[in-house]
Amino acid sequence: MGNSRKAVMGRPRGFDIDQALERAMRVFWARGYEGASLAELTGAMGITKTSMYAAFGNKEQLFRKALQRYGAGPAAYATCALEEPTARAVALAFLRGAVRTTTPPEGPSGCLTVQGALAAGDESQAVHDLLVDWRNDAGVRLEERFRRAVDEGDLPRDADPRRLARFVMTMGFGIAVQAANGLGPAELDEIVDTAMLGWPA
Amino acid sequence: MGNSRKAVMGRPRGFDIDQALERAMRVFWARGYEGASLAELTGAMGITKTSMYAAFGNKEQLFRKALQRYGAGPAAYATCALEEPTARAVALAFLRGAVRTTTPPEGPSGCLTVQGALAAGDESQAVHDLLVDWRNDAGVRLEERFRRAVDEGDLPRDADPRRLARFVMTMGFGIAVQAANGLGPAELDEIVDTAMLGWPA
DNA sequence: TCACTTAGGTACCGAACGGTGCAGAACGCT
DNA sequence: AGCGTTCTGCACCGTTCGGTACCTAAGTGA
Repeated sequence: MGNSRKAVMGRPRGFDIDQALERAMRVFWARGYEGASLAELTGAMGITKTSMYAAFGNKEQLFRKALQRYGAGPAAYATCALEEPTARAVALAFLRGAVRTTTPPEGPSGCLTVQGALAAGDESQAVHDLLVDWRNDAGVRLEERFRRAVDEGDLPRDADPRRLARFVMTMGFGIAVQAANGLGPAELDEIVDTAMLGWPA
Repeated sequence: MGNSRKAVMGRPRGFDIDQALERAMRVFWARGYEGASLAELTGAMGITKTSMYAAFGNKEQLFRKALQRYGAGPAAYATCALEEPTARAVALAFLRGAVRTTTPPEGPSGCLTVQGALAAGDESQAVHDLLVDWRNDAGVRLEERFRRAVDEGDLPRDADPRRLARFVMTMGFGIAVQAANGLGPAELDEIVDTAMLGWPA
């Protein structure tokens, strides 16, 4: 023991683990957690089930990794938007980002965190709960940003940060469903404009 | 032939078909189409698989009947709202109805038509498409109602009925997701109030 | 009573599900 | 070369999936 050698031992992995995860993410995105079978996942990843289990553990952990990648990639807009200078700009950037991500020129429509496991059987309860937390966290971060905006005088003093955050999140979820329904980015951007009409001065 | 006798022949059905359908609807509502297994469905319906197949055909047709019942029952608000006198009242009634239906005091949270099959495997493509049509139809009916409102001078002449209808539908979908996320009717009603702030005079 | 019709229960079907055991293949190290 | 280690491919595990064959139960009509 005590040997901290990091040299790679044994047979090297025969596939690009990052690319495989990216492809798995897209399958989960399109099919949801339960709708994505191991056969389809590994087929898209270009590896066998054995390799997948060796590299990721099991289906649920593969999903968790894919969700992590989704948050850092396609859904990064949710975090980036928080850096906008005003609350209005934050909300607008958040919703425009949601539109862009849910209607990619190629790839699945909608939002992984919404269609992943809105409703599911017993066995995927853990994944369902994970996604509930994920969505709620996004709302909390938005709420904190709006609270700061009130403190900074950027939002009127009587504005309710939690309420505004929930409103924006609701629009975001609705956009995800509309995107899955077939609406394109232009139509969704119009909806965003309509939603912003009532934004506090 | 020609015998139009309606007398019931053979062994009478041993269960209330209406009640069984109601219970199946609730299981689909909570679990989604794929997440609801025949075992859970028939268990909740209080009948065996054989009886279910004899009475409803198969799982997909059971879902179609359940969806029909959902539209006539819990989701009747979507049609009733159209009868309100003004466009604003229609939108408000629609969204309040969505809040009430997606947060029942007992029974599953969320909306059957949203969590039914947002994302799914190949085999339930037909159900997925059915729900896409269902949701789009609701939007079209709302759009027609708002178009009438413009004609009647109830909405400003430069208002875009389609855009408004899509906005309201988006809010409705978002509310369904928020309800599934655990938000209660009071919080959702606040969100509705916020959404209505930008409604055209 | 007896044929006819329909519903219910059991036991089963083939397929697909997520997940593994195992033998060999491919590497670094000595 | 030989060893330890890790990855891969095949075959297979038990379970659950939606769906059905078949026999019996329970009614009507004659």
